[in-house]
Amino acid sequence: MNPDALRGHMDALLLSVIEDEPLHGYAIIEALQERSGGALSVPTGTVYPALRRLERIGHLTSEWATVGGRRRRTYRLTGSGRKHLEEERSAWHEFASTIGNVLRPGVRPAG
Amino acid sequence: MNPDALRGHMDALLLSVIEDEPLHGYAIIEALQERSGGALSVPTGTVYPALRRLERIGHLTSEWATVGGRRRRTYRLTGSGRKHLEEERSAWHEFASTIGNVLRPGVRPAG
DNA sequence: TGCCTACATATAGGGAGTCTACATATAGAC
DNA sequence: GTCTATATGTAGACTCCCTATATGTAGGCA
Repeated sequence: MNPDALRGHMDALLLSVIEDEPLHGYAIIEALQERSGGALSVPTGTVYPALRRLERIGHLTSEWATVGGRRRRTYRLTGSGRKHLEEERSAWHEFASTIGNVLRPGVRPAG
Repeated sequence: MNPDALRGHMDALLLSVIEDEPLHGYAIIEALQERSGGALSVPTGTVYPALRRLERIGHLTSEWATVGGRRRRTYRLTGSGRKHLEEERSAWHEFASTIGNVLRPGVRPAG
């Protein structure tokens, strides 16, 4: 997967995997990989800063926990994050449909 | 349309609109707008440098023409550009399907 | 004891490409 | 004479994803 392609869609991806259950960064990376059938390998250098950015702008909150001797920062959606996710989802559908249409080869209507 | 979302998909868009008929930059911008039903307003500062880049790496060739007193640089696909377009198209389908799956809310299989 | 892998978080710096803003120029309408 | 559409182009900013690196714990294995 070309890394550049992800640009601008990372928020939606991140928000989406923690929609139903709060997760910590490492688990988010694994969830992304699992849900994409292995297609998405998002590096830690992408995910951690992105989560902090999302928290900074109010879409997430986080809290520390220690599990099995390891420190975890668990993120969960705020109301604003939930709203943002819905917006991102509909933006995605519009985007995908738009690009898909332009990319589709063949005859153009009244072209 | 969030500008960042286009990142990494611009090549495919550009290549796609000139697949069947060579066009100059300005016409490419109009074609993009038309084919997207008005959703894509790609600025000249994006398109011209991108076309030059695509030419530099061998996916396009260009030639100058003067029509109605105005100079146009018309771009057409090379063999490599045609091949690249096909690769980009299949990359797009994979990408769209992957993101769509991760973004889809609801029950997960064996989650 | 030491090494390796998995788990877990984080930051600095790089880089690629899109965007804003601006510069330039012709043609035609009003 | 001014405005809009046509037409191309560059400089510099900006975003943000990536690579590389740093730190530390836990557990398996030799």
